[in-house]
Amino acid sequence: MTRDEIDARLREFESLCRARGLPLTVQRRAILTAVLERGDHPTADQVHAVVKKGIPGLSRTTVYRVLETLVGMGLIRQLHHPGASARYDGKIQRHHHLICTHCHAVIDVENSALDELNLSLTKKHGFEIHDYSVHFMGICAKCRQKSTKRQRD
Amino acid sequence: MTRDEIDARLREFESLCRARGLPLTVQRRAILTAVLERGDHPTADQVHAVVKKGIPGLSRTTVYRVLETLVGMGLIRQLHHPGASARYDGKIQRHHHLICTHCHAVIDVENSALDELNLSLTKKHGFEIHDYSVHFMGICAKCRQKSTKRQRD
DNA sequence: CTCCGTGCAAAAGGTTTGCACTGGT
DNA sequence: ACCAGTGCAAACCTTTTGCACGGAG
Repeated sequence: MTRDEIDARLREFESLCRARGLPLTVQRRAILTAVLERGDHPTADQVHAVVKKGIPGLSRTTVYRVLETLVGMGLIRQLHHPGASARYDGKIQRHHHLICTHCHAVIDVENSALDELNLSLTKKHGFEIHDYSVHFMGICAKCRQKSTKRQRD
Repeated sequence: MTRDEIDARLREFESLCRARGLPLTVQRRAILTAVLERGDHPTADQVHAVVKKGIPGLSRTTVYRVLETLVGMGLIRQLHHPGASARYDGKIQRHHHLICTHCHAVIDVENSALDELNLSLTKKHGFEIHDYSVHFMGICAKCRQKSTKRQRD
């Protein structure tokens, strides 16, 4: 994510705060910036570790609370898959994920062919669909190398 | 899932156990049966509650361990979405999920149009894809009714 | 000045682990 | 008989909550 995109998102965040009368704290701005700056999908704890460098007193609690707030504002997304703790994703436009079932890495996939699935087909359930994403489960390149070396049983 | 299908899966389970020299315990059979019998996606705790009726001494620990074993054998799947605990899915053929962001319900979607996504498009990542599924996020019918009544703010 | 946000500590789940015992093969 | 599975209790890790203080609007 470029500096400009991050700045744009920060401004969006500021106006959202003002619109809702929410205080614009250092912590909130730093935590949002941290998530946006990372191309990967950090856990709350990873965010905490990064932001703590700039704000030494920062507590884990605050990170959890701010991340929740940001998710509520629609500025970031929360992900969760088996065997790992929750992760946060600053990319909010439609995209998809490769999920390594070995190391739990999450890799973004952008593919316009996957972005136009026919949603009407699922309407019969009375479900109101806000968004969707495709999860690809498998083994990432790194783990593949390791396992061929080791000759997994 | 019909009785016959469940029986077939149980037999598959038995031969897998024999092939690997794993003991075929009452608990394992009961836990697998319980997951297969439910059309929904029970949590470990829900499985425990159900199976405990037949095996009063059953411990939660065993449920967790057996579910993990069954996932490892490829007989069931584990799911995990934000805000909820892990859930288990006896349906292993390709299918998709509607996930209610309000009540965390998970509803199966079977739709052949979604079952033939072009996987080659993601190969550039060096990722070995074993399977995929589409996650639709939104609000289920029940929660929609509730929120219109309540006029959510 | 008034609230909401923050930090700390403690609680609350959900899940995993160590150990002795039981049960399947 | 042997080895893996089970049950219990305690540990663990992530996430949430209660409360007093401090900073943003």
